[in-house]
Amino acid sequence: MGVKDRKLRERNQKKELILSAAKEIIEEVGIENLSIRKIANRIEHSPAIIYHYFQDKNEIVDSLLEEGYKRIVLALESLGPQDSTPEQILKESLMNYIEVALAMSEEYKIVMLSDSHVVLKHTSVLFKGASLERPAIQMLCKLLKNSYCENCSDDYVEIVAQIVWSSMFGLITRLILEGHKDKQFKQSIVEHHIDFIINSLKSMKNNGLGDAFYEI
Amino acid sequence: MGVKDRKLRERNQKKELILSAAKEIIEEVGIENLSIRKIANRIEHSPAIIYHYFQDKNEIVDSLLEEGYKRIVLALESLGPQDSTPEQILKESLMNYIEVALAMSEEYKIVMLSDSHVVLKHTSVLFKGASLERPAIQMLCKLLKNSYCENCSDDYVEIVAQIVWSSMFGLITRLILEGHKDKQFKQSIVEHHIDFIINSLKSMKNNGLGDAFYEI
DNA sequence: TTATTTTTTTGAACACTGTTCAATATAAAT
DNA sequence: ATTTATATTGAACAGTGTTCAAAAAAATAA
Repeated sequence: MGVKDRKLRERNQKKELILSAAKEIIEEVGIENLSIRKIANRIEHSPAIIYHYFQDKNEIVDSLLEEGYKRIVLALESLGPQDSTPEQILKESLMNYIEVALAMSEEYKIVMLSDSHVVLKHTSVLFKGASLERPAIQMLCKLLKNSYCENCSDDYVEIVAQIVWSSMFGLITRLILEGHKDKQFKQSIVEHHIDFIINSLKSMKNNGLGDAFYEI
Repeated sequence: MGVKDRKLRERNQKKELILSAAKEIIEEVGIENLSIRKIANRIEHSPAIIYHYFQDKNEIVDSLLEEGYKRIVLALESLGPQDSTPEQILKESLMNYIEVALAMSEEYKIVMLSDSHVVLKHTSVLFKGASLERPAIQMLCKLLKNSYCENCSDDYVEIVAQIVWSSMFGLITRLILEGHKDKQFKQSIVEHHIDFIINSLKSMKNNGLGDAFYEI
């Protein structure tokens, strides 16, 4: 029965067609102006057909946000080869994370500020075990273990990674929401922020914290 | 001509009536389901009349968000009398800030994540001079000057305040967006986050940083 | 008080929105 | 060729923000 396979393939192709049309429209007029009729118009079908492939508009948006999340993760993983100390690598990775996030600010904003359950399945980071499921947290944990958290328990490293990530998320979100354009200003504030974070990590290590007083 | 005064008063009263109707509707069905017709229905007028008092729906929403911002500021200023060291006062204030923000999470989310120009006139914090215009930053600067930033320049204290605030904003935003309910979990993560921040402040002071290398 | 002007209010319409559903066209299976 | 299953549509429903000419109400002038 190769027919069913083909049917399924065609169905998925049409779903992709709808999604890519939606993506184009979003790029042109923003996600707040995406509409079923605009999608239908672009793929030269009646609006009703879309409900044959998706349950509702939300499912389309959630699909695109999931795609967007994957693109963000991919972009964030694109870090050139580093041949310096683990501490420097950590700092450069943090800088890189913020830079990449700001370079795709619209997408980052929409995806990372979404409170859709579907999207949060990928974007939530404040839970025990996040270091196993979230690439960003996982990467951060690795970098921390190589630098300032060598003697910390895995549980504690995860907490520190979550703190560092949330802190950077706050900065990134403010920079995007407030619409800052001045590159020099951004550069300066980002550097200070990261220095502030690393400062804490450094003193943590020096004072031999890390394990001990961690209790959920 | 007391008539014109009365007219103006009545006009403002009707504006208030519209706004409070809108506020009620938002509390009942959420801001995403607020509509002009629902407002009109509640005040027992035709939808069109609303455009005699407001330019468009956006102006109404922005008005409410401005009100909301004022309520947030007010709530955040409600900090009981403290009779401990400046360091402890700072820490308790940070804890209090997060606690209050989480207690009014829906409002905090809507207001602080808004990218409306009107709202950002009140909520933006990442600009030079924020310590003079933003209550939260101002308060933070004062607390920092009394504790870990005694010998820092005003410019640098402002930067540190912005960093601390952004960092907490990130944590609060994640906690709200991810919809965490478990109070113990929240408590634990909040404490770790604040300890992380204070750790940096402490080492900053010990290492005699603060002035010198600040350059915009 | 009457007439005129100004302000307030409305009904109806326009151009959208998401969504549903019976009817139809197309393709597959018998 | 006929039945079954799938794909597609037109039309409608109920809602959205917004505009505008017309009507009602109130204030001012004669």
